[in-house]
Amino acid sequence: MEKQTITIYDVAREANVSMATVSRVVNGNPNVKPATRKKVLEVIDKLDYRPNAVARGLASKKTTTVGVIIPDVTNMFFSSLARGIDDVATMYKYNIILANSDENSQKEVQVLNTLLAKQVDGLIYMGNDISDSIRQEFSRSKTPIVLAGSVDPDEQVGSVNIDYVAAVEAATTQLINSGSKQVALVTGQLAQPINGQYRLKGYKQALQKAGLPYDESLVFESETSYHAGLALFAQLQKAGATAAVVGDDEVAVGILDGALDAGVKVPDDFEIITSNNTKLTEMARPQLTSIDQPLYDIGAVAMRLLTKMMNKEDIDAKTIRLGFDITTRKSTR
Amino acid sequence: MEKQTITIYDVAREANVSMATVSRVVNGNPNVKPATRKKVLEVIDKLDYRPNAVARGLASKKTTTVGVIIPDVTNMFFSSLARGIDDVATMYKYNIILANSDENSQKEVQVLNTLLAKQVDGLIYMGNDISDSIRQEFSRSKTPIVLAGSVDPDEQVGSVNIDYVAAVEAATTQLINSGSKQVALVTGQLAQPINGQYRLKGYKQALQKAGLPYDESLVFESETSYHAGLALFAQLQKAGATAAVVGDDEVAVGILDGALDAGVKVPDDFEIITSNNTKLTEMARPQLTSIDQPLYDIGAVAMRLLTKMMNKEDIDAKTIRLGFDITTRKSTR
DNA sequence: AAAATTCAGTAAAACGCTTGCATTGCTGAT
DNA sequence: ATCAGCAATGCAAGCGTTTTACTGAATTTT
Repeated sequence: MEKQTITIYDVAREANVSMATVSRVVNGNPNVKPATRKKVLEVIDKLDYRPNAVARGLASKKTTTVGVIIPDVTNMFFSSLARGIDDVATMYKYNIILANSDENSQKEVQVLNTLLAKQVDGLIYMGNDISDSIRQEFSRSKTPIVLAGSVDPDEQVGSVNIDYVAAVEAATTQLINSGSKQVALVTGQLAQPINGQYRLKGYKQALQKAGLPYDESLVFESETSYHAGLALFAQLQKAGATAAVVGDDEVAVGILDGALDAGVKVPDDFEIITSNNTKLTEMARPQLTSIDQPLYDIGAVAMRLLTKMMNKEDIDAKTIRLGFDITTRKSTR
Repeated sequence: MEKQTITIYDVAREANVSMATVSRVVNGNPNVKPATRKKVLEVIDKLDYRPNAVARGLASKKTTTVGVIIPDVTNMFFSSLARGIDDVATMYKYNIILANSDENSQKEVQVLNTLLAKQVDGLIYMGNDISDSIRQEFSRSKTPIVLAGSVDPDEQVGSVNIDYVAAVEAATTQLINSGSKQVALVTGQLAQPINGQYRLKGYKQALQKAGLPYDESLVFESETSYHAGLALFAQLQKAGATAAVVGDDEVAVGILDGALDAGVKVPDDFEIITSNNTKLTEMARPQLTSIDQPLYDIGAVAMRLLTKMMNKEDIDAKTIRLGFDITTRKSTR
């Protein structure tokens, strides 16, 4: 009752050829006579032979596996990206090792290392922040890496994202134009480039172009959760905000529900534009107006870029910026 | 400018020991003199040596990797399970290869095979249905498999779930007791055991115990999507339903919004109990009453069970049934 | 018809590690 | 001293592929 795996060697013997020949037909190498190929394929089928990918990986130094570091699969924003990644990966015959990091830089480094130990051919990193420790690991490794839905100010690695500055500026402007003069910005930690350097910048630009003063008390750092948003509405109200540009859909739904629970009418008395256009925006009532990042595409394009890098093809640009829209629904006037 | 990976051999030479000894310290084998261990560790550190997991896998026939087949990461129900799986996997030093199947049995078989080719030590399968083709592959393979959040009527493989019959019965009963006499059941394809054999059974039992007749026109097969739910409400209304037990949260939110959009008051004129208690239930307004399956735990326990199987420990029971609750919110009276 | 070229296939060396078995020192008991 | 017993190490045989030479035969060129 042994494992009794059949190896390439068994196939070779049974087909009266050498293992090299079997290897060739398995790998589609053309240097095999059709008759031989046919015979080998028959034997493979008969023996139900399945090449051992681990041995293959050792010999060829390719695992056809890529590592994916994700803050939390449970967050729609990231899972949408992940879905795009996986689909393209599958298309190119790669598999994905998925690891949750909780945006904890220690976990990230740790996970990154086990991924590299597993000899992944490439890596996709998601997360709002690129801590110094992880950045250091990045530059130390020769494995191709691309960021999905995140920004690398240093452009050390590949990345796919949208123009966050422009997006937030557009959203803010739309709110200002509809008559809301007290527009708040709700985002993640300002220390993270995507929030502090990009979103905040877009927000300020919009204010400036509208000739409005920048008021720090209208900028809110929030955790990425529904409950955080729910609790935040009171503060928003206290600060006199009449509208908000929100960085995360869950938080936005929280704010919306907070408003509703407080008897504030949306969009009549309070307007909201959120940022990720996940399914949540449609599920909420009223439905949420949102910056429309092509989440699935960001993931897909990131993976596609990675395949090119793994293939050592020439890359036009390490950083790919996808377009965005604003999908107007019912949380704005 | 070669890859120039440092191998166990380099470490051995540098530390003046054999590779076997290095291997021992790397693997925490106690048969090493502390002094030697220390020296080896120093060299490892100095050379920045990182064991090649692929080679390790080939030699030891263990990859410390498990395959996870998931219908769609983007669905909260499954991503919640996945999160539980990943967390305990990490805890036990396993990594996860995640593959989306879209519940397409052809894709499932295909994915299963590449996973096995990659020599995963175990497999977790999620999905409502276990097609014959996949079941066949299951029984053919010696790799431990466990189902998470799904039911295997044949108990061929391990599985972790809740008692769906009892859960739906309880939900239906609660609805009946609150005065709703026309309770509908909205679920996935009845051809799938979890829906047809379990949920429907629970539904019928509740009716029967309440002395109500079973009316086929109150049972709805629905796709698993928000939009399907949204569209379904009209039919529900036409069929005269005054309440519904729904099998999926997205669908439930759809029905809820459908009702709201049609000006029907929930819960006054229509009650809803959904099944998965994902975050969505809290985000909806009114918040949804739900069967409370411990999603994260189901995933976690499934993975734990799998570790035991991979470890060839004795298992008390292949099938683990977790408890459930009904969390009452605002979509019921 | 000899030489050059292509084609199919073979043999065997990696790939980087684990592990069973053998070996070497020691230690304490005889 | 001698030796059993044990701890600490080394040796080398795999693990299942890919891949690099290399060989002989068949085909083409000159």
